[in-house]
Amino acid sequence: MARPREFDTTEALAKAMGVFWAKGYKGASLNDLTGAMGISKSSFYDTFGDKHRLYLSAIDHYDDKMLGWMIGILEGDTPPRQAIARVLDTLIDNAVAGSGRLGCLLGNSAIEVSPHDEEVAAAVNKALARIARAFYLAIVRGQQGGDIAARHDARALARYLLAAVNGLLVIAKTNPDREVLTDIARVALSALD
Amino acid sequence: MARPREFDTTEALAKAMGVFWAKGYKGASLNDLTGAMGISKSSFYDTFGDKHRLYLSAIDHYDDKMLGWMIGILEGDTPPRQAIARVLDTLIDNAVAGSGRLGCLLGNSAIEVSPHDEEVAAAVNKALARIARAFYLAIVRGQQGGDIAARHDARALARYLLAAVNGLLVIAKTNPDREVLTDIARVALSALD
DNA sequence: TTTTTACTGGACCGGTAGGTCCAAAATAGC
DNA sequence: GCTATTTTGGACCTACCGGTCCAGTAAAAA
Repeated sequence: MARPREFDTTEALAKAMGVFWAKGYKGASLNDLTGAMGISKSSFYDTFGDKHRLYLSAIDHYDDKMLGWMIGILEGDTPPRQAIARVLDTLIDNAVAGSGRLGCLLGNSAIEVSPHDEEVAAAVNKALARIARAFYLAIVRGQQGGDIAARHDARALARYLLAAVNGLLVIAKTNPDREVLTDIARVALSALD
Repeated sequence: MARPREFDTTEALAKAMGVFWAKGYKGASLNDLTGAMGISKSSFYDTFGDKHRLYLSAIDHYDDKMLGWMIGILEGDTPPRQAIARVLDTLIDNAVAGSGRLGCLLGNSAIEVSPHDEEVAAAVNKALARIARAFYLAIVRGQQGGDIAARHDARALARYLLAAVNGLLVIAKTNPDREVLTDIARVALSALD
């Protein structure tokens, strides 16, 4: 019937997500976005609505695709305590590998956009809650197995880990020093003992 | 000899700092800034250089004036462990009191600006280092007094607290829920036991 | 091959961004 | 009161922002 779309929507969204991740919401111009996505403005507006909707879509995409590795580790066969440690190690590796200083799109959005934008705040909270839940489940398993101390409530511990991860990434953004970050991670993990 | 300046430089800088704090670097327009400062564009450029320099000055001003309460508590007579707890409590109070959702200018800058701007990163790091040092000194005192456990190196503990504070504020920005934040603070403090 | 459909590139829009500049105003010294 | 000096408000500049629109075109169905 009609001419088929010449680009892959999901792929374009992934590119857009990358731009927002690296440059922030305000810092990502329409030119940056369409350039990276490889599409024209009209295709962009037809397909994705506008910049704000694209941002919400990008957060959802991040939730769908980028948190997988993290949740995968937490739900995997590794003992929960080690799994959590490995999550932190991986984050540190990424932060230190110059490529990065990206941090986490959710943390970036929480700081840059959430306070002025309820829709974004809701999307960010939803995704963060998914991480917190993965932490929670891992902690419960760890506490049942004796791997993780039971002196703290599992839910509080999960909330804490979520904050600790974000704190680690804030520091990494302005001072990506491996020694500093491993200090932080080591002490943060001691809350599980 | 000449006409005296009609506004107080420090006061104007404080106003500008407030705008950056609330809106971020990109989010604060020249109109926002000069409006809040109560001066015209020409006075602005004559006195403060340009937007970027003003931002650096605002960070320094934050360092000078806004970190005082925190360092005051940490250096005061309160036992270190309690002093640190009180710092976290105060941050939670501010975050929950609707007025805010401002977070910390340093954390905001670290995420929004530091990765693309070495000068800002340096200014942020300097100010963060001052906080870390205050934590460090309090921890050393606490460990000497038996108030804080010695199982962690004081420097690592200080770095960790700095990250914990920033993590707390990230969560507060997108989800200013007292229960969540107190959970985080309680567990975070347990690293001192 | 023709028709139909809808995707595409790019011109274009008003608004606002950060930044410059100048004429007018205001004050300290004489 | 006069002059010299500096600040002041606001007009003005160019560039780019997010967003709209349309003429041209590519491809599936007939």
